[in-house]
Amino acid sequence: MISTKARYALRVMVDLAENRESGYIPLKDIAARQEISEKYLEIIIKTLVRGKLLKGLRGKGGGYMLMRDPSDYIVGEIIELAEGPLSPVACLTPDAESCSRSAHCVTLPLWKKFGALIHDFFYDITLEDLMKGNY
Amino acid sequence: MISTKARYALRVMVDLAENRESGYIPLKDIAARQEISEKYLEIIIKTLVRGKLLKGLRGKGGGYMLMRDPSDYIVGEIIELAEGPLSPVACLTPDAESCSRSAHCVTLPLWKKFGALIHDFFYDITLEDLMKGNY
DNA sequence: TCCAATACCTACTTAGTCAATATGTTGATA
DNA sequence: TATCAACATATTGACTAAGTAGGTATTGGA
Repeated sequence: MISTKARYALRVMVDLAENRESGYIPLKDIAARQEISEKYLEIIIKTLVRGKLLKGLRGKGGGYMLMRDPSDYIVGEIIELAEGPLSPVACLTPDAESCSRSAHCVTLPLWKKFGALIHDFFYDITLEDLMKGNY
Repeated sequence: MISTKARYALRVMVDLAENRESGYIPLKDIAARQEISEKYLEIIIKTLVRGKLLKGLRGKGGGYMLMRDPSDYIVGEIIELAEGPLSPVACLTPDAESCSRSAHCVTLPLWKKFGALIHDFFYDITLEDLMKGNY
């Protein structure tokens, strides 16, 4: 299940894309528009800044701004940055410990196909697509 | 993320399907073959019995048995019984409280499409398909 | 030069869930 | 009547999601 972190992150990115003509946007404004607690939003935005998706500027007149064109952000990349890998099961996370049953596990191929489906879905949509509903 | 409950449930169903010529299969046997704790497996199997996917027989010579042909079980049905609705986000669970933003939420259509994708994937595969890798 | 706006930082809380265990009770069979 | 096995209820420990609290550093403007 996609958590609030990823969902809010996506909404923040769309919000900044929509207001990208207005220069730096303070967190307070985003929080108000998106009806998200400022303090919680700080946590989410922090990871977006550290992941180089956003640029932050301190002080008066500061705020946040996209670093690229909306068409250059992949939705899957935003989600995974905000809440970790999109793996559908624990056995398929990047740091999963190897399972002795994997060689003959009847269900593993199912999870692999499902994982591929999820990945392909989110990695084929850009932030611009999301804004315009092109998907 | 699909939890152990659903993953184990699927493995149990496949196990019973593969051994369906042997009459009632004791939980202990399934647990041993699948390397799952007996006590934990009890919890999972209990929901499968209550959901009428399995039939349990008590006493000596007892155990569990499928109630239908493997081709009559839908994988999605098993997963949802074991661990709840397959909704990708909280806003789309059956008992979600209505959200005031839903009418103009930019991301909601994305989650809806994703939810449909997940549903279609798992509801198009039967237990028999899973056993034979037909998917 | 100081104030207010703003990002940035560390820690904490609270409720809930996941995975599993413990300890029984009921029912069937030989 | 002993044994096997399902069925039932309660509890645990670790972890995470979601959110809060309080403080520090940086910037622009009056």
